[in-house]
Amino acid sequence: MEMLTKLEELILLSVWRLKENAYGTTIYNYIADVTGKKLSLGGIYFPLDRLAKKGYLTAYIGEATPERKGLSKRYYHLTDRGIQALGEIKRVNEIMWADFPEIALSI
Amino acid sequence: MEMLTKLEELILLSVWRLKENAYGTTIYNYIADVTGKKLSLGGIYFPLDRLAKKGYLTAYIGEATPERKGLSKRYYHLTDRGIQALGEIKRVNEIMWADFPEIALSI
DNA sequence: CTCCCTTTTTCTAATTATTAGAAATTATTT
DNA sequence: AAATAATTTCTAATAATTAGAAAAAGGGAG
Repeated sequence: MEMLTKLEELILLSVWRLKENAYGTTIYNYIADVTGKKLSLGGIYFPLDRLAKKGYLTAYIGEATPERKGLSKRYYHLTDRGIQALGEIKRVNEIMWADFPEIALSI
Repeated sequence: MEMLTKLEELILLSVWRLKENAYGTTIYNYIADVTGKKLSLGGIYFPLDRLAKKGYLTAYIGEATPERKGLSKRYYHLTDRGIQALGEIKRVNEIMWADFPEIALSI
């Protein structure tokens, strides 16, 4: 499997964590909150589609809920391949980060 | 601090792990070994310079050793900023990956 | 009913990053 | 001197991200 970009990795992980509530805006917010980095909301959709095309995610259009506004949400869900890709990344991370110390926060 | 690319992250981590022996080729080999992904050796140098320009790494030209061939090695070393950046990434990873299960390897 | 507001996705142009691979550099060996 | 090996450097092609504007659709206010 080819190497995923950092954003793709973060998106996959967000979809996993958000479970049944993973769509563009919630994924964007989750990543922005956890990383504290500014990214562009629009820019989340391109890698999201790419991940779906590559078979890591499936997309389905959300049903109407009473208070809905805007375009229909596109919800995402991890495929087995997506879960497996995350598992591989996790294994690489465990090797790469082994023994890396906790760093004191600079005040 | 802006978000580092996946390659930049892997390079920084490799420099940390390789200690006094971190230069283009060893960094490339380490990343290739751990990730098992094919990347291009030449393609390691551009992000390496970029990380140095951004202040995460310092470079110094290696001294001649008895059996040297080729261009002088450029060794890299993490700056405090580089170590701090890795610490930040580690903290984000710990949040993002919390509770993610071990996946059985597909045979 | 019409207009505005909000939430959401889509699109586009500009910029930045990666890849592949060939070229250059230098020391050693033949 | 030529060949070889270990390195870095360079270049062109491709891919990815960013910034931000535009479009879609439903709800609510008047």
